[in-house]
Amino acid sequence: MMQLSETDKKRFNEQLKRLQLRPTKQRETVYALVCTYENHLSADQIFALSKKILPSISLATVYNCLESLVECDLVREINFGRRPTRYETTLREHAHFYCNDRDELHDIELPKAIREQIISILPKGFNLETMNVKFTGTCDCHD
Amino acid sequence: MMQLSETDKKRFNEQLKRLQLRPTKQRETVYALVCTYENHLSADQIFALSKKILPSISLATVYNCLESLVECDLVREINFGRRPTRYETTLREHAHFYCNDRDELHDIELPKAIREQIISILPKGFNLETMNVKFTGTCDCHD
DNA sequence: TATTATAATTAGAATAATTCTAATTATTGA
DNA sequence: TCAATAATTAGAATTATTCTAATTATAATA
Repeated sequence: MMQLSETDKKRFNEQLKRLQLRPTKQRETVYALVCTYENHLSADQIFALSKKILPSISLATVYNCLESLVECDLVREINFGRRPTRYETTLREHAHFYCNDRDELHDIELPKAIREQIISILPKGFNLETMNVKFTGTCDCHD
Repeated sequence: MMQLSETDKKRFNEQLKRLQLRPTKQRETVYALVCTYENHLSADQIFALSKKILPSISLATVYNCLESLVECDLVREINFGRRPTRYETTLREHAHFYCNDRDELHDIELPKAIREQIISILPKGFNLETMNVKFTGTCDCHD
């Protein structure tokens, strides 16, 4: 069984309860995988990993779990072009760099001041829900 | 027949020639539609509109044309989540706001200074190709 | 201008990620 | 413990896009 840290587990229970969603073992496992693998897993990858822990889990359930985790703000979706959606915890705010060569996502720190500057360009009448900064290119990382 | 302005037509011919792509009437029509309709058309919408001009055009051709127009840097793809890809000319640089309520894209002016600040957050080893600022939310526009 | 080589278009089939459906199982509150 | 409700499951369906193979158009050359 995947292990959530104490604080993550607390967050998990609280956020689900807030929307009256049930803390099932499937949701907990999916959330634990998203927290554990920092490299932005796709639904497919989460499905493969979760089957090792809950052999009877289905892909639809993985999608359902991710949907409810997104709904209660534990998890965030990241899309680049039409590549499969990737998932990450909502704990840290940052920009993303997508490496075309290696089909990999990298977190890029986004200073709060710059973030606020960006948001300030929105004219009146636009009610912000999310803001994203995305880069694409190639990178020299070989981790 | 859709009409491209003199300058757009020039750009069209030059950019295609640069990559040794042929200036077919399908490509010209698709490009003219992307230039004319400033509201970020999808491939489907472009297909519907182009059929009025070239009744025998196929959806595959629209996709092919868009692909070559993107390749030669006349057209840019815009994706929000997993909604169908939208297309715009590469003439103007700006951020995008996606209105959840109305499934519509709005251009948001992005001052050059802020753009440069954003790009400056990229650490060494990341070779930039594209940078995008995307907002989602709702808006009061009723145009 | 006629010919040839190459590139583009076309219709329809295929693909891939995701969502839907309906039946079964688990969870919660009384 | 029981009933009500929510979540899970397998598999079918959907949707945007890409692929395939045949046909047609374009451009370079004789």
